[in-house]
Amino acid sequence: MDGLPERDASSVARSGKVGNDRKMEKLEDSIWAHCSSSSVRRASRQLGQLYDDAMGLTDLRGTQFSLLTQIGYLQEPTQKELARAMVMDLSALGHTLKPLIRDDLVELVPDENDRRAKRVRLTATGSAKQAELVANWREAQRRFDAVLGAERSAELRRTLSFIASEDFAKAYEAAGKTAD
Amino acid sequence: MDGLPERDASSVARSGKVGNDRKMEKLEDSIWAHCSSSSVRRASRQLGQLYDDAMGLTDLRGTQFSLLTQIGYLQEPTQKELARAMVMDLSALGHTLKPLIRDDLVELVPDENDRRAKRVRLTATGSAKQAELVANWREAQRRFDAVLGAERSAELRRTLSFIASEDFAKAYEAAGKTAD
DNA sequence: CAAATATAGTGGCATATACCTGTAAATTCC
DNA sequence: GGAATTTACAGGTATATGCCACTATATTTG
Repeated sequence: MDGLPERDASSVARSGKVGNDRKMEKLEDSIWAHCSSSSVRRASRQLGQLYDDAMGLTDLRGTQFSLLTQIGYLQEPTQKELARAMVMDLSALGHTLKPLIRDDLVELVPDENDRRAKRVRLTATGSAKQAELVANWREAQRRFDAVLGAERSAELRRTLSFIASEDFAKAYEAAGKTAD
Repeated sequence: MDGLPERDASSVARSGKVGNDRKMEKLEDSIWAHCSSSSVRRASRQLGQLYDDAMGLTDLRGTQFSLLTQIGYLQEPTQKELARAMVMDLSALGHTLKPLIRDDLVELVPDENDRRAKRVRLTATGSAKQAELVANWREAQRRFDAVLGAERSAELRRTLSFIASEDFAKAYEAAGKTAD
């Protein structure tokens, strides 16, 4: 589950160990050059750091800002709905909401029709904080588009959106059954 | 830092709250449809779950498998080199290696020339475990390519590879200075 | 050569994430 | 209508990740 990041070439050459294991090198070329999951994860780590830095976040993480935004957009979603939108495990979402609730940015309110469910709402403080950071995000995103280019950026988003969709998950699961 | 995942449309429609805040909806359309960082993160969460499931991992996480693979490929990298290849914070890497070291899949050995540095090595157990899971990964990746298509899959990897690169990070930082 | 600066790693702290278990509530089935 | 099944959430556990502070070591500077 690993590719051949270009930056590794210098490390390999520097360590002078290339000749030691030709078999491993060959496997890497044919197998690991193609692992999409770890590719996406590496990009995610990179962007997470760059965006946080560019947005100048001090008391919030980029992921928390993303959560606040989605909550505002979905207009008091249930935790289940929110987790689904964030492509997150429900339990993980619950944990992740804790500091936001603690800091009075978010509050949970009972659903009117289903006693099992709780709805997630931005507090006034939460709304203000979210609005405050919009310009920061704009700047971070501007840089991304500047480097990657508008067209490539849009194409990437389309592909990622599809990957994050339930349709993709369904098709992926189905692809497993077909090969059985 | 959030886009408009297609799956949200049904939630919005169902909640019957679309009309309540036209201003927010408009902002979302023009701003949040474009956030690349959270797009990548959502895809990462999705693939993380799908790959782990498809690989049938029980005692290892996909991320750990990825680490083992990279260690094997880099041939006793220093922790610093490994962190760089994984696009991870060095401290985070140290933490993440802990369970692998604890379970005798990985060991740290002093560098011969620099007393500050430690090299990361696969143990025999670690190598065996890594080799054991190659077929599982192959299956997981096959499904991905089947759903997304080989061409689109390759294009995505190229883009993600660039994003995860140091060149991208440099250009991103430079884009911030230009606008100042 | 010694001081200043940079680097590699360690541990702490806090958020991020997912699987698991259990409970209460809602829905489905007979 | 009652039993069986499914659903939403809470809490626990463990890995994942990044910033921070600090120490030891290496490199650079004057």
